[in-house]
Amino acid sequence: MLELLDRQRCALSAVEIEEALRKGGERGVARASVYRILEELEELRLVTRVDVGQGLARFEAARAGRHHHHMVCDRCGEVLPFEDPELERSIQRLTQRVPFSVEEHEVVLHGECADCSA
Amino acid sequence: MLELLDRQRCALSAVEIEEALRKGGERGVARASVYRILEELEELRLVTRVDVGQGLARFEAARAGRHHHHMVCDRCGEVLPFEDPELERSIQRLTQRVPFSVEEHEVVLHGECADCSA
DNA sequence: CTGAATGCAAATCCTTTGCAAAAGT
DNA sequence: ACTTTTGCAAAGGATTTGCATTCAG
Repeated sequence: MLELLDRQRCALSAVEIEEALRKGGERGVARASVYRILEELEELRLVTRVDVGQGLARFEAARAGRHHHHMVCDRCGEVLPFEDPELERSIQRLTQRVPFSVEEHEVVLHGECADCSA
Repeated sequence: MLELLDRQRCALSAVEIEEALRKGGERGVARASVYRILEELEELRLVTRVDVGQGLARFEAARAGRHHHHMVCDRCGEVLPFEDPELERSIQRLTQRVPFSVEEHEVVLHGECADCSA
């Protein structure tokens, strides 16, 4: 499963993971197991859960350095990753100014992808 | 309902809205109606839906100028708003650089609130 | 009287859980 | 044989939908 997630360009939902495993591997995996394994991997900090507001959770491998955020097309549902150092710096400064111990942050852009707005 | 949301310091969930209406007003409102009305208000751009990753949607009045984001305490579930002009500028610049027509953006900080991390 | 708004209950969708069967050691 | 992992089905929680009823004009 880690291999699968590592190969992805962007976060997958539980269902997408299940389907990918069913196709790829010789042996399928039940939905419940997918969730159970994801839960463990999350605790081990090997997988990150991202919620871009589609009413379902998505998961991606927690790659050490690289850190990205997501753009969601509210028309077709596509989710695309992007990076932005300046944004990261702003957030970094922000987290020190705030009265919380911030452990994670997530930025989601909503709008229309190139295809849909064409 | 708009009045109710306008009075809030931060986004409410559908259930919270239902409860507030049941208490405050003389006449309660069914859950289904809450969702139906919220949907309309959202289309009219009077209400904004925010998803901070708790598995439920939250809603807030779309106040013209003021625009804020959210900090979620993953321990107690509290959601608090914050503003940051620098962050907004970064996002503004970012949205022009990206191959999408961005209509909304949302920043969520996850961590522990002052009470919980104490 | 007619069309829109509302409540209620049933249906959906995602996720979690209980438990017995299957695998691993 | 004993522990752990898995699948399946049922349970849960949020949201949506169908439909009969109530409201308003």
